[in-house]
Amino acid sequence: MKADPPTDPPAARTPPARRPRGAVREGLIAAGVELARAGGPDAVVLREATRAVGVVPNAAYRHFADRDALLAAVCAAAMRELGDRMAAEVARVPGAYGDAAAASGRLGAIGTAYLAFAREEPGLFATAFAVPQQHAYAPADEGAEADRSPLGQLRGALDELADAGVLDRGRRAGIEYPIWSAVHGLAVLTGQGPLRNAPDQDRRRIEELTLAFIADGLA
Amino acid sequence: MKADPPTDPPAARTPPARRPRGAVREGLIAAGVELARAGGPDAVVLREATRAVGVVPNAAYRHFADRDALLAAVCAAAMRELGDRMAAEVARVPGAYGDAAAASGRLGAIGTAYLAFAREEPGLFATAFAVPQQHAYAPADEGAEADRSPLGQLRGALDELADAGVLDRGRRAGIEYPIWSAVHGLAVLTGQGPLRNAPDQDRRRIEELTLAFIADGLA
DNA sequence: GTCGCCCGGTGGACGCTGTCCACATTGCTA
DNA sequence: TAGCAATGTGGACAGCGTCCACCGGGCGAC
Repeated sequence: MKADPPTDPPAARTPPARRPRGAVREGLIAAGVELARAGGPDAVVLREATRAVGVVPNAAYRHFADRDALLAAVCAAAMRELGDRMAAEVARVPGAYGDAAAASGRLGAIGTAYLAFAREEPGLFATAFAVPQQHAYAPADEGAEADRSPLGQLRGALDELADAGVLDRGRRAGIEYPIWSAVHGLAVLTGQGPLRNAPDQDRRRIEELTLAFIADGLA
Repeated sequence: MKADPPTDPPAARTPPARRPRGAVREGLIAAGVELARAGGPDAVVLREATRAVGVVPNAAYRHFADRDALLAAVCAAAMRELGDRMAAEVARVPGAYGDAAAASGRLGAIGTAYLAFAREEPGLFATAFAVPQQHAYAPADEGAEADRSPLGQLRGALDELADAGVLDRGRRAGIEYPIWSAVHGLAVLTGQGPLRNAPDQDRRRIEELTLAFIADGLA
């Protein structure tokens, strides 16, 4: 039907600029992370990410099943960044493993880093916990030795606290969940929730109250 | 230019079916609530709400500045529903004001109702706390006598607990925030967060641990 | 009682999004 | 070296939020 004009060379299409293997995938995730940083999970727009990478929208579908799959990867990256921040803060606390003061300091560092991340990177924080219902990344390596996940690090700090004798062994079991809940709830309520517009002074006081409440629960 | 065919009566447009005053606005909010119930804040789609009301999409702009304004109204309604559920559950606890056991029971009812709402209405729960950055509804009537907001009710229960002598007066100030944080964090983590896929048994145990942790902090 | 305004509806359009299909080209592999 | 999978392109579609122009009817001012 459609007679190709012979004057049109078949290679008229733009030559696809070949990139090193996996570069587009990594680039899409990186671009998505920046979008999430600026505007939370809803700002992770597939077409915008492909634009940042310099590729046509459909190219994304060679690397992700759909937008939610990309978002899941971005969420995982955000969660990793949170874990890294916490690990870095914990590493700054001096003192040998098992020293009571150091152990307490490390637990505090974990909570502080968590809250600082939520405050300084609200978009990434929200994204880290906004994993789409499908595509949930596997928490398979939970038993891994060096667990850099927030929960893993919290568990490590509590184990040390128990080893140091600060935390009663009988109270250790499962206590990471109330603590995590309290810190996470605090971060959410003051970050994106109803308390988000509270003046800084009030927010700080609420933070102190909550951390003191947790410390009380460990004594 | 365009010669109007004289056979076309000028009243060819469909006669706008007039509705009672404010009906469309209320209908849009109600439709939005149902959408939110089924799919969370992202599911509150303006066009879909107008469809449910039986009106053209643009009609929504006579009642709301934009989609976010509609969403804000839906969020407020969701928050009200949460408050109503809590109040209903609290009202079921027998015992006069100031009775120690009754006061403890009422605080427990508040927490339980909060968690039950998050579990049974995940969409509405998420929506209640997803108020868009602009259009934040005014928390102006905070000092109102009958404060049915979740925080207001929590404060009431804690005041009663203090009046009943169960809670040290010295520890009363600001303790609503750690408690709210813990319960809210628990609801979020087990509802939409990383703990959402935990088996029911584990979830229940985590819930018990957290509530016990809070109870400990009051003793 | 009539006029005029504005409230609240309609129709149509635009740009943006996610997603699907068909096709082209490259580079590894058999 | 032939072929095939991987990975890019172009074009299209429906649905979304939003803007503009129009318009009819109810209500208050005169």
